[in-house]
Amino acid sequence: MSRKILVTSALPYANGPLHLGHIIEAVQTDIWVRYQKMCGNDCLYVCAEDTHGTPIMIRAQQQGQTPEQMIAASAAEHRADYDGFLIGFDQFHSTHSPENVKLTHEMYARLRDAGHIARRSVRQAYDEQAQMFLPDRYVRGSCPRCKSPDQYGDSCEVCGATYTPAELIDPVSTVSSTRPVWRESEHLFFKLGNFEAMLRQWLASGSLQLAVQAKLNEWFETGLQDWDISRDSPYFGVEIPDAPGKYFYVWFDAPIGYIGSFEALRRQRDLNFDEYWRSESATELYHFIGKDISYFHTLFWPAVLHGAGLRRPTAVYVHGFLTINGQKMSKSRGTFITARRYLQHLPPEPLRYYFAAKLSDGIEDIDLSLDDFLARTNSDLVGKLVNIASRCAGFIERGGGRLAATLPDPALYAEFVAAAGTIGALYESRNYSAAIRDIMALADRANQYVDQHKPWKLAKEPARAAEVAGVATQGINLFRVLISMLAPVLPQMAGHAERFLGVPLQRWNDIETPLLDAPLALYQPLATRLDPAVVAALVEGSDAAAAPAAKPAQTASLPNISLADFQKLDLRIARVAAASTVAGADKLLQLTLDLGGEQRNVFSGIRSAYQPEQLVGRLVLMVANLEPRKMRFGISEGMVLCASNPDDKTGIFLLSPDSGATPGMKVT
RNA sequence: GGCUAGGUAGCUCAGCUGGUUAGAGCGUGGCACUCAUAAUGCCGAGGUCGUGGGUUCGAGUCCCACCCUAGCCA
Repeated sequence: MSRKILVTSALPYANGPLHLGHIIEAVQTDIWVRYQKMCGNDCLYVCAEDTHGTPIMIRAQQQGQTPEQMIAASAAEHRADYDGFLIGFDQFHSTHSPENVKLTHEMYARLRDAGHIARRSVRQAYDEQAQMFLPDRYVRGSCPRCKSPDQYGDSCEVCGATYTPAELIDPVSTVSSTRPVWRESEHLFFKLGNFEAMLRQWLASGSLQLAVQAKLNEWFETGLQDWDISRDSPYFGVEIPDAPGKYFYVWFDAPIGYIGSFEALRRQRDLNFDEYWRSESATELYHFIGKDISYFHTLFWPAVLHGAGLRRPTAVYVHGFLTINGQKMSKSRGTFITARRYLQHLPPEPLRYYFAAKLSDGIEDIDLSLDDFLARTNSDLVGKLVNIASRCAGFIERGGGRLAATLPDPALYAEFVAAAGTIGALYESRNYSAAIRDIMALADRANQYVDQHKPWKLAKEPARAAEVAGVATQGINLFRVLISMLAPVLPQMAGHAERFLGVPLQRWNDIETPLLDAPLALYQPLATRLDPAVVAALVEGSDAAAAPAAKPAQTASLPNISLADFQKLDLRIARVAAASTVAGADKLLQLTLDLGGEQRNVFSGIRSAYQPEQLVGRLVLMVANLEPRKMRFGISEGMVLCASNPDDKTGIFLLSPDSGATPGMKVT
């Protein structure tokens, strides 16, 4: 029976770029979701931009833009980065959305009506010049205990003392550099203590990892305190309906963003809200988060949901932090690697694989050791996994391009298929590292199998061609099982393997039937080795240092592509056999291109730069396998390559090969 | 400071409720092979399991203390 599941990753905050710490969480979640989908479960994955709060407001001011502009730009960047890492959200929304405002209002009203909201006055630092109340972090001064200067208003980084901004010696507002005054203001509180019994019971239901449970117990012992959920104007956020001039604290409406994102998806797909969110819902709900925000997700969030008459999470899955070469990510050390920076250097899948190889169901920190990353991905992915397909493909191709009709060693195949059961369970329980270990052990066995049967020796005896085909077919089938099991981790490579194998790899159970007596496409490399110099460049010089040199958006570079991606392009040299203007199209020229035996009709938008007669006879570069496109004037069967600036105003320049090239030559 | 997690071969990590010679991958040394992106296969070297005590017939595995690392303290 298919399960109904809703999954979330933590919402990225709109005041900075994504770094690899965000990515490891998204990858962990995405792998889990892809596995669920492969199993045929009805699994939805939602996320959203977290957009409210003082830091956003202040940063927007500093940048001379509105918060709305800033969060829109940030969301676009975040989405591009997630896309670059192949994160397959069903919905990526925003907490600054009508859905979220409405839900926040509704949930607040329910909590208030049920008696879970209290009001009382709070004394807080106030910046008279900026005319705003100051969060603790925006007041700095000397630590009251150890006297260290320039410490945050909540705790001292030198001696670790915690205190309130009022206790600081010589406090200063970081907004205006003036000395804050102390003002009273009425705040709204969520009475968390009302939910202690419920939370204890929820905790006992096994929804949390042991380490998180232990932490929660600690919090219970300290006592659950009321949670301040309001902030005074000016604040960028959701205004509180019955408290004019006051706004919900960002952490109140942020998790509601999970529901808001779902709500946006619900409208597109006509889903049933109650089925997912009503209090007795049987739908599974999982939140993947980092351990730093477990407090919000294991105490406040279940309590808020419950208090508002909605269901609680089935489980909250907490992971540890990412370190780089054993050290905390740090801008000064150059180990603060943004998602963008990574993608400018390397393809996403090796990192997805490496993260998978290290992730478990625990909350320990995960180290990205760059040397290990390089060795591991090159050896596992290229040396072992892809090698199986690569070494077997040639035998099939030389034997006619078709897989044999039977497997010589069905028992071995059955072992691989049987392993998919335990490996699936490891994905389900987020023990990806164990899953990867098992898969790679199988990859070793597949290579051993080929090695033992030595098809290259058999191939020397024409009479044994059937045996050769058998061994290669066995190898290809073992590879198919492996890449299918890795599809949640390596969706792109799985896609390429689908083309090679000629069958989809979308369902976990499809591998139960071996692939026999079927045509195999020409093998093309599924992965290439990483260059040590490129990997090392990830940390040489921080992003901060690189930023000033960055060019304007005009030449913003795209994420790296793999060699395999590039090789999908069929670039050819072509001779312009004929060229003419197109009636009714003042930008187009119609070209007849000679590919050395084959002629293609291509429409090209270069009329502003070239006269037809200039072109006849010259050589150009063309994309020969571009999907034919039907235009008003006919069908365009390719594209010629030109250089230009984005606006075309500085000219369009056709590319041509050095002399000696002839029509039909492949460009690589 | 309090709490939590972790400290196992050069590197990254497994080691379930304590039980014979502590495991894997990578790297490294040797051999073989040449189908495969110098890929693959076989053999080997490498560890006083953070330190010091203790419990036990027997402890990476339990207890205590200490050292180191990371995180949390709303």
